[in-house]
Amino acid sequence: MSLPHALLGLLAVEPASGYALTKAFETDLGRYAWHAGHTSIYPELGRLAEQGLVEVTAEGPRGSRTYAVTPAGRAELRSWLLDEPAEHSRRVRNEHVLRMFLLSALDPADARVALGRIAENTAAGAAELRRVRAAHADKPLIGREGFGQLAAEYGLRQYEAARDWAIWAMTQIDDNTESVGR
Amino acid sequence: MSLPHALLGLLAVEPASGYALTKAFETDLGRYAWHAGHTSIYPELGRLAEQGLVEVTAEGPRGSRTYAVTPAGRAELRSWLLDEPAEHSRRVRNEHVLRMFLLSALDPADARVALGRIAENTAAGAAELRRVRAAHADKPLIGREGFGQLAAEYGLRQYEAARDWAIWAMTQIDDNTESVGR
DNA sequence: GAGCGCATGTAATATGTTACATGATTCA
DNA sequence: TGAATCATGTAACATATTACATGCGCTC
Repeated sequence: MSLPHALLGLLAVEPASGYALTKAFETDLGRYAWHAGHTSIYPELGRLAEQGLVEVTAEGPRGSRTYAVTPAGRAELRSWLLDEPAEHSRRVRNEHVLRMFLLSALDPADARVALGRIAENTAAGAAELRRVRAAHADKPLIGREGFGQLAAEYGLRQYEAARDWAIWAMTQIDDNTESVGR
Repeated sequence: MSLPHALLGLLAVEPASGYALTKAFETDLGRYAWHAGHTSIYPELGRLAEQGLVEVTAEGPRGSRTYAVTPAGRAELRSWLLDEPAEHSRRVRNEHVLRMFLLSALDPADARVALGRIAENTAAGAAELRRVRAAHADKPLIGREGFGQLAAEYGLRQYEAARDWAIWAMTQIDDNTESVGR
């Protein structure tokens, strides 16, 4: 369960309301790393506050509450990021990768079509992240301003690798079916 | 919810019991693409059978049931793999990527340590997949024998890209803190 | 015949998702 | 003043995890 750490991380960069955090999960963070809706976020903030990892530092209009990390919360975040990932973190759930695994269940012609689509989609994703990177090119990499920049570069490289792979896989299938056909 | 498709994909390659499917999720598939335990798998097989997407083709010792995909199941799998991914499939949950996002919440020295660890781990992962690839080098890429080979190559490339990124990110942080320090 | 692994299941709990609901504030 | 967005919440449902439970079959 990484939602509490995601919240601590966001709040460590800048205090925010549950609503603002919800918005953050709708952009890059939720798209590439971790998704959550407001119905998960609000109760989790309550639990973090109970544990003393965050606290309400301000109350604004419309009943909004601004949360900030406490020193204990910052320590928890730090040790989570610096400790070795636990065994259970290996329990991945990634629909895109699953599709790549299951490609072997298709016949070669269908697999080729699916790979072509993957190549298109990953190329489009890479292009989008190149725009994100360009828009933040002048900001520092660490801290408030740079939040997510390292991750954007990471995503870009992953997309590029995925696209290269898809093209490679298509040629592999072509070579394979050709030699079988002979 | 991709579990039904994961099961259809595995059964499309080869009929199997729930127990055997559970084992499959404990190896590469569960490690890189999608994880599930037997308490999810058995009920899901029941639902798929109700829907006519799989059927029991044999019953063996100890009450074991061998499931196989029906033509309807194969059609469902095919269209899932060939259709555009749905909007909700973007709802990723990947703890590793989350860590990379949250790196910006650390101070530069800590971020460097975390990146060094990521570089180590991804290098180890790449090495492991190179062994997997070598062990299957002589098998075809599509169908029963090749199951997961394309995915293994994909994983290898992702690991390599992640490692390159981590090393790049460390140099970026070094350059950055150096220039600030001046 | 003892122990291990096969093979399936139930039940309790935790977590996540969807739909529904409410009211405040801002801005045009 | 009407619409959009802010801001939080509840409830029902679906899904996933953990712990518990049972019995068969194979091998030594």
